[in-house]
Amino acid sequence: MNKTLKDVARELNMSISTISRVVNNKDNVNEKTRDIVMAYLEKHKYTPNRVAKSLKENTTKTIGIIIPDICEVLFGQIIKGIDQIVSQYDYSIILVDSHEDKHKEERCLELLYEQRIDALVLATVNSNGSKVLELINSGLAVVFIDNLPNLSVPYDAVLIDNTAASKMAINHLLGQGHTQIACIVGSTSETTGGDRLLGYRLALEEAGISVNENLIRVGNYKEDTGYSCMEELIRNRGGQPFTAVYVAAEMMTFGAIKAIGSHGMSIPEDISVVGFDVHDRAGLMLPSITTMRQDEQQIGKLVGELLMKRLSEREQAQGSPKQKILMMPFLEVKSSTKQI
Amino acid sequence: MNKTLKDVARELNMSISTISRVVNNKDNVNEKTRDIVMAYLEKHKYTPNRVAKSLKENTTKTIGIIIPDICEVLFGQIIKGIDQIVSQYDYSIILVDSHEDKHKEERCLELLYEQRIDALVLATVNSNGSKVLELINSGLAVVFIDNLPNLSVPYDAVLIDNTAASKMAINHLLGQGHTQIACIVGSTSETTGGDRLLGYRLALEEAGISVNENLIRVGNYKEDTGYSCMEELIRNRGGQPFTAVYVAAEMMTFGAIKAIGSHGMSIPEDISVVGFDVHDRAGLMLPSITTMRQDEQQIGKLVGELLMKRLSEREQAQGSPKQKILMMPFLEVKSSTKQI
DNA sequence: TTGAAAGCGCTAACAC
DNA sequence: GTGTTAGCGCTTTCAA
Repeated sequence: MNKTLKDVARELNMSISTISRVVNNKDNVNEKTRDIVMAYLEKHKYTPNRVAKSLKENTTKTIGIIIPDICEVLFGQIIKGIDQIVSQYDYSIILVDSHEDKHKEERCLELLYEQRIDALVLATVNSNGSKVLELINSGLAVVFIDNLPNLSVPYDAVLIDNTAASKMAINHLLGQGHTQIACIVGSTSETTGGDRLLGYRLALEEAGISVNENLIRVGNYKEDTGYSCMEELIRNRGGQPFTAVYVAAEMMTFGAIKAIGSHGMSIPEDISVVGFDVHDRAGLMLPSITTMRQDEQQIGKLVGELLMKRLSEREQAQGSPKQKILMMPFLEVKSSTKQI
Repeated sequence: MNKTLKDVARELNMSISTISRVVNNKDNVNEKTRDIVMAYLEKHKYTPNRVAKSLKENTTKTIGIIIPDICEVLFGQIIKGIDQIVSQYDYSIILVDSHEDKHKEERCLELLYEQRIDALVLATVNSNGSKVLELINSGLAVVFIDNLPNLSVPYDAVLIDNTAASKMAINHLLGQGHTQIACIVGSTSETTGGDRLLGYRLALEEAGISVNENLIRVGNYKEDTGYSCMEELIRNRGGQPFTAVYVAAEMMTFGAIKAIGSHGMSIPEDISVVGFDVHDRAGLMLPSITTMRQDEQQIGKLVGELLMKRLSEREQAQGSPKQKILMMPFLEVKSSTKQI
């Protein structure tokens, strides 16, 4: 069992405050006393109790992070970036995986609030959640990532410009001579779906090409819907021809590619493919996939810095205005797209 | 700001204990009283303060997890498995990424202990750490995963049988007629390196083939050492010929494959390759890689269950004996190995 | 069925 | 420089 300040004080015949002063490196302590206490603390391996300190100081030095799936490399990298910043300030990360489930997300929000986290990073799967609004209103520092909620109050967020991302992807295909371009996106009620679809439309319109609604399919970010959406597109190809497809999420990209292969077509000869967030860790994918990417570690770092800023502003009556940081995504040109 | 029991008690003209009883669903409360209090709690969105409760009860309902790299799918899956179990019991996970750094691991151990975590899951990169021994001795429930430490006391662990894994891999190659088999492993001071190397040796010896030390290379789990080890093997191939290589870690497998390709050789025609923990999420790798695998989610679940068991045993003077759970890994045969 | 009070381990204002 | 004390929000024993 660990010793407490009280124990040490009693055993050393000093007062609790003296011990506390030494532990916290305050300067108003006699050198002799400090040495004696220090020696004792080392010898008996005293470790301060952060829980008691948290209760007293009303701050836990913890940051909650809720993400839909910890196995996605995207989120792993973002967390790594956040950790790099906040661990310098001795903040710890309480991580929760919502399994893409709105209800679990809601319960986790509750649980994290009970734990009195100092700040929250949320990749929400519940764009219309009310719980998170309560938390923001109660003064908790919240930063959204990846996907934006529908909220009536201003909030902080760090993410890529999804509309711009789609424009870049489509412009690449247009530049290669493609004009009939199909599109598969995730749920359009989430900004990661809606904004990416919007960018697709805008890019075509700006090029003077009218959008063919029959070439648009909506999935749910998972691989199997990428597969089924692609199959539908292929089946209708007689009436609704296309030479390229833009798949706006990693796992759906994989599904679409499999569908193309299983229908005996090849990439990019028969269909050019632009993916999203595709990570080819081994560099062994064949064909290698042209894809939109984001700098996840950088996003994580910006989130970490924003959090630290918000937490340092806490004493002030009014913090600086909320900000939405939009990062530019980038296009990785590989061999899954070709000039037509 | 959140209300406290005291606030509620005052505003309702009751005692703190009564409110506490209602909050905690104790039964010795008058129905009328309960209704009044409940209504008030709901209306004012009272949320209990877990920090105060933790201090009082000397248990935080948190589990610390330290892993070397959160971006490895292996660890992501294990965490997911742990979370699935412990979240049912309202435990939260405090996650730390040690970046494969012994010193960061040590500091995190300290920090987690200050936070008074109830239990710890550790994929250590510091087989001879003394800090963790202190923690075990102080009564903290610790479960090791992936890699085992050198400790003089019994401890809990869940991991695969690394020696058996290597035997399975080598036996597969032997069965295909290979007799000259090279081997690349991670640091042999860690069990994930040492035991895998041991299995390699044993499998060959059991087959009556003497081990050629020149065909063994030791890397550090990272991709670049996989590459450089493979290059050395290829360079010496004139004097030390081999027809197959066993690479006992995922990222090193990728590195080795790249080295083989950049030397103008092909898999499996020139060299057969068996990897370890290779995850081909897209199913697009070419060649597809024959690899040893482990059931990560299952490991995570067993860890979670073991933790819950240890925590429930805490009141007892003497818990049940420590256990090392060895899971069987399995071989995934793909197209990177062929009959000779 | 309800209330009063002690105490978990710590910080900090105040007194000496 | 050092000690005393109140109190952070909660649980729980004991008394009423």
